Amino acid sequence: MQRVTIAQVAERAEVSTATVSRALSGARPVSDEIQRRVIAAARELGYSGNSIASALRRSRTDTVGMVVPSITNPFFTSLVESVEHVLQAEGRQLFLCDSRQEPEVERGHLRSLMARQVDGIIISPCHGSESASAVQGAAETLPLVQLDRRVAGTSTDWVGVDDHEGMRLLLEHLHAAGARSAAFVSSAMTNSSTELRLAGFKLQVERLGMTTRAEWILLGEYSVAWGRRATETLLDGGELPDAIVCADDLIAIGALRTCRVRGVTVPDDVQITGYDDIDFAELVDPALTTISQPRDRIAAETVRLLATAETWGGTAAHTALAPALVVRESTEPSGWSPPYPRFGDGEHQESSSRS
Amino acid sequence: MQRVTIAQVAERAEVSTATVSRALSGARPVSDEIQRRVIAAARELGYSGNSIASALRRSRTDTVGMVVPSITNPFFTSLVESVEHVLQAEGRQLFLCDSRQEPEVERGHLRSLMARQVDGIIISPCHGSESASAVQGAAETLPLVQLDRRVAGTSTDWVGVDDHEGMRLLLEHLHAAGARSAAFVSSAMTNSSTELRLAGFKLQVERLGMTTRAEWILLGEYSVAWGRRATETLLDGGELPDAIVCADDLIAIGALRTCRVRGVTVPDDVQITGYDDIDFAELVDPALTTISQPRDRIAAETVRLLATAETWGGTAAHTALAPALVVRESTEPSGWSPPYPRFGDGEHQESSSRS
DNA sequence: GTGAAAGCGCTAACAG
DNA sequence: CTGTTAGCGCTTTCAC
Repeated sequence: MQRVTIAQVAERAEVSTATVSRALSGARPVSDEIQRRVIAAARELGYSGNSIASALRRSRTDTVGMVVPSITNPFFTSLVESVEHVLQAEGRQLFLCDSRQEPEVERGHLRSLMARQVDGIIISPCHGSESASAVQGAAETLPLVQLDRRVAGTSTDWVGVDDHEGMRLLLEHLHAAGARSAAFVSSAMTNSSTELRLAGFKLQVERLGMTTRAEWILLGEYSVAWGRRATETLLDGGELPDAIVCADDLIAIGALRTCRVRGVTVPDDVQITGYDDIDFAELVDPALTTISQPRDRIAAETVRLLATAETWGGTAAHTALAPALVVRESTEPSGWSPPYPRFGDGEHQESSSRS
Repeated sequence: MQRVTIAQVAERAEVSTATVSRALSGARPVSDEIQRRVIAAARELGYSGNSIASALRRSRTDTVGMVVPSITNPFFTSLVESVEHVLQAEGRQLFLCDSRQEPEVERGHLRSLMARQVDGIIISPCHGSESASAVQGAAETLPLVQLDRRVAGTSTDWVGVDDHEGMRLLLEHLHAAGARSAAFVSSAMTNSSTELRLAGFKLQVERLGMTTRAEWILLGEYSVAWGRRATETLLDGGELPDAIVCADDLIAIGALRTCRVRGVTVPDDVQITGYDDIDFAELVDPALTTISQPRDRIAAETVRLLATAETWGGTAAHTALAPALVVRESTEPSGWSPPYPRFGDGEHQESSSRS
């Protein structure tokens, strides 16, 4: 098994270990002749390197750790995919961890990533407050950027989407499509996305002169199952709102499902919107109107920020990218036609400050 | 930012570094008094360990690498989730890599995992033949088990589902539901799942006296988009089969979508089946009849095999678990009633041999 | 039960 | 350009 070391290659090529290291890593120029001998010796012996030893010596792993709340949530997997793609282009690897929505598990992952000497950490914290100390602690030791969600009151970098803007797009669209009352189904208020989306919802409802009710604000979790249950509650509750605004696509898909089972027609009886624009959003029936996040852009920005933090450190940046409205079949009741053009372009850099 | 080492802890606790190591890892007993001092010193200094150094010394990382063809395929993410769960119970970590269906990327990941000295590798190879050499090479150096898919002609451990049995369940069900002809939509024949499922399909079609045609066997990729396109081809091709058997749920969901767009009723005009039973299978309309794979069981078996390989080495085992039929709305045309009970229990250990 | 010392495999000085 | 030397931070004999 895994035996052959640089020393054996050196012996076979009749050079020093240092030369082998240089020839193989290309850190410094080596004569053609020796280069050839080393390469040959390495392949003959099946040398494959030991990045553990290399990492110890260089105190660099070329690896970044990423922690997401749930690996089965399509939104996060596509984010992971984008991040990994960007990283791969720079020859770095991603160490992926799933916190399964549990702050304790998340804390463990963070600890382990630090012990593994990753060069930086990208995290979407699972909890708005309980994740705070671990995230803050990690950020004090190495470059860390929060993605999508963020914990309250930390001074680390963050990249995500402008949730207020997202809610504005959604509610203006619904309002224009005739909705005058709306319910909001989300996860329990344990993270920033949830809080910002709810705040945005309330603000826009008020601004547009729409109505909502306390019983129409349902907080559970980001899952299809919760979307189903919440919608059942809504349907059982008597009067139905004109629209059900869901805090993510999974919830919205559950809502759609319940409506179909109960014989409620979408969008004619009730309009439904999602958030994230996961792949399945356009595959359900009716296809889901939702907010699209610029995932590749978010990923690129995140990695860039990580690199910045490596050299600069200390100065935190919050980057909010503009979301886009994607109109499909779950809104705009039949007979309706758009009164004015769509929104959803541009971008704004939120701030760049140190606390 | 500067990492605190065991030496600093030792100094502060006024003991040797060896003692600190022992106290912290619990490798050997240490007096209560010293134990306390070390723990205190460690936490006061914010010591967090360096598993790189530890790994180098112990030549053990307590990490296993996992390579999947696509992290956005829900089937694989749920498999990953199961595996990670099992591993976590033993205090080991998972290093996840996405080969993006590219043998070259896969090869790179394998190399990198070996260089990282992972204790073992779990892989679902992306290609039936092109993945072979890299997989074989890795397997010669460290414990490796293939999951779900496997490359042709290797002698490594494998855990998956009995695809022949899966096809038998599916086709007997369709036959009993009145289907006498069937099409098969799958990915291009570049991996074992595909091959086995296609072989199983043909065998059962023949055994049950059903018909198929060369133009009804459509090979593309495991994706919703391909399912859509293939089904369009089918619909444009004149006579329609009684059933469309899809090699995975994504393809089936695409097929469903095309049928709806084209006004073809499922299951009355054509029955459709999937494979894998991903979460979304029951959320589409009509809900998908499919084959369920015992994911937790597969994961547990895989990890067990990995541990076995660590100590034994050399003897390969192929473990095929029994799949189960899940009947939903996309089969059994209206007015139909089940003539006999369902199948899908039990399990069989395929073999245990060395090549 | 504890300490001293010898490396794990590699790379970064520092000569030559 | 190439070799020699000195560790990276930790675990583990081997003594006491």
